[in-house]
Amino acid sequence: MFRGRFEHSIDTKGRVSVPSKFREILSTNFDERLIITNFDGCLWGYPCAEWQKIEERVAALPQFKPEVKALQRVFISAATECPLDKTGRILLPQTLREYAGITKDLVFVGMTRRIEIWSTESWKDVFDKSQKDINDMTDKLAELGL
Amino acid sequence: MFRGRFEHSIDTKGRVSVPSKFREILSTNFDERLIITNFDGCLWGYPCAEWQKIEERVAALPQFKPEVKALQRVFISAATECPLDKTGRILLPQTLREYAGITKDLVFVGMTRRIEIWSTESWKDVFDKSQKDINDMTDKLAELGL
DNA sequence: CCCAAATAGTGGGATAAAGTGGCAAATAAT
DNA sequence: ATTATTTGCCACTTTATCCCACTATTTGGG
Repeated sequence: MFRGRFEHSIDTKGRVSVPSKFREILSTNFDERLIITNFDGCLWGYPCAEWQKIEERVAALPQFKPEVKALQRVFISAATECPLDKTGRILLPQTLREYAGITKDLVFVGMTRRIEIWSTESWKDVFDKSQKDINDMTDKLAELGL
Repeated sequence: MFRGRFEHSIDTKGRVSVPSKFREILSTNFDERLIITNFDGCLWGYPCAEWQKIEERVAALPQFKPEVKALQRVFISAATECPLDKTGRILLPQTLREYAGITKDLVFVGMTRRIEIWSTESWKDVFDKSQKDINDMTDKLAELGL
């Protein structure tokens, strides 16, 4: 599954290499496509097959509930299929780049069943904040059995 | 299980020998791979099989909970598979070295089911601090049954 | 107790792979 | 038909991986 953090940079056309470790996982377990969407100030990427499951689960929810509509408008609607080219790169659409504040340097973050893509600056902030959060939330984590 | 402390040093390429005592444990009980991640200003190393259990437990938690995301982003995402080469060395990825402030000298610390890797400087500080903490927290330790 | 052999840890060089930037062809738009 | 944008391809640079050599410490035997 997706592990590790990798700092890459996009070129002037908005293309970026997917880390080879991630590509390997895609080619052996899935196909050469990533679904990219936006959330939490960064981009979330899924193998195509995994994304379809999520999409279906959300589609099965009551369509008039505010929280369902909100999730669909933010999380589901942005999903973009990004095929890998021969050199292992994907093209990040401009809207997604803007959302995540990605101009040059970015970080690929392995999140087991999915990946996150952050601008390097945002990543630093989130990382520091998350680290503090974990130390503040040891009780909650203990409740989850950790 | 993992016991003892060992001072080693990394070379210019970021490679470091795993203490032979640790290697022995890996080869008899597990395989020749370590999963290295980051926490508390140092690196945490697990046998591959042990790590997978942790990873799966966290992956099974609700992915939109803030405390789960924080844990994933800091602790889970950094996990890197580091296979041992023929001479018993691992390559520490640059991101992890930077996190732990490791430039040359480091300490392998046996933590029974896992290992820790500290830069020698940080280790000194943490060791002293931990010694104080133990004395300040005797009540809490008693609560835990010690 | 000393010497030889084996093992552990460190360093360097050659080869391979990954990531990045730029060019050119192809497609789409005006 | 010309311009602009996208897509695929190639080449360069950096990083990782493999292989071999050297030193220091440990282990075992005489």
